[in-house]
Amino acid sequence: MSQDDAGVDLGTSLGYLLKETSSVLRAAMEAVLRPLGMTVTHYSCLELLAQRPGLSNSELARGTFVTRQSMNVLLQALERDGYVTRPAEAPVGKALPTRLTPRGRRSLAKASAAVRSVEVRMLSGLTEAEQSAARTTLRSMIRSLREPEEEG
Amino acid sequence: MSQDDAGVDLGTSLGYLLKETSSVLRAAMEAVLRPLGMTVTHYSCLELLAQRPGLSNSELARGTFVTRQSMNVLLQALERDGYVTRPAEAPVGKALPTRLTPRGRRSLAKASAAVRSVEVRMLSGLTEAEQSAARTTLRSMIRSLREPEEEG
DNA sequence: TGACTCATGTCAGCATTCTGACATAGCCTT
DNA sequence: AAGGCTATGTCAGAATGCTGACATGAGTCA
Repeated sequence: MSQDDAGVDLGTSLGYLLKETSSVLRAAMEAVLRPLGMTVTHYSCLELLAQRPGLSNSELARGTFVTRQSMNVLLQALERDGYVTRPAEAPVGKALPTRLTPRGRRSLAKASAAVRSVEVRMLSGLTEAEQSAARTTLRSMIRSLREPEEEG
Repeated sequence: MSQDDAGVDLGTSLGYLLKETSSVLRAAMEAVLRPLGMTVTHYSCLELLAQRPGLSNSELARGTFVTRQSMNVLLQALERDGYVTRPAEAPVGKALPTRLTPRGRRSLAKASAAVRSVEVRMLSGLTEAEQSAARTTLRSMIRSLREPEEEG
């Protein structure tokens, strides 16, 4: 009675469904990472560094969707515990390239396998075509949300 | 070199893409709700109450993906500011049915229109069929993640 | 009837993240 | 060469959400 007026029907809203999926996925990841003593942001940071070594604090923050201040706190802890290393001085500019240590790599290996199992479970009922379509759809949503009015 | 070993390729991972989409959507919602003096959880609570009046604290918490403790804090603020009302005593059990006040309804109307515009923008590049397929896919993911092993 | 289990509301303390602010390094324009 | 602009790293304080804990009410089962 109000969906066409001003309300947002939560039962069919893709935004709501997106939030729900993200919430359930996060809970599932936390469940498998907890036994390894790792949080989701913790893991995301290591995974990002494995694939793109030398990322700076700010770049890691953008890649894990937190502020650079939060990432800074995390990186200091990871460095203190020997999972990553950063040079004392920046080779260029102010950005400090971060790299995994052997210990960080070992820790990531276990976490990555656990997270992969969660993703496999999440996709278990979907065909390759459906997964590919989902990727295209999500990328379209991101693109539309990032552009205020026009689209190029 | 490691995607098939233990790594999760963030460039194609649906989980990562899901998190990114959710993050961008949340930022867009915050941007339009901030001028109205409302947070996303604040809005979600009111929207939920508009569609399903009489929800309890715990039910609202589940519907907005926060703990019942967090929702309790929010509800106390909303009640104090006159957006919702709760009976002093529970009609049955301990659950207190919450309802929007006229003021809450007015406040929601503006917020709902703003959020709807964000969702419209998000879906602007998608056909109805693509949106429907996305809903089906997301629901499948949620279902798979919630069931430990079997699926019925 | 009484014990057990479960869900709820609520309080207190803790953890994590964010906002605000500042100094510095590189780039671009003049 | 100098000024302005942007990005970065970092510190401090505030806000938000979560975990732990407790008491209460309802349903279940012996």
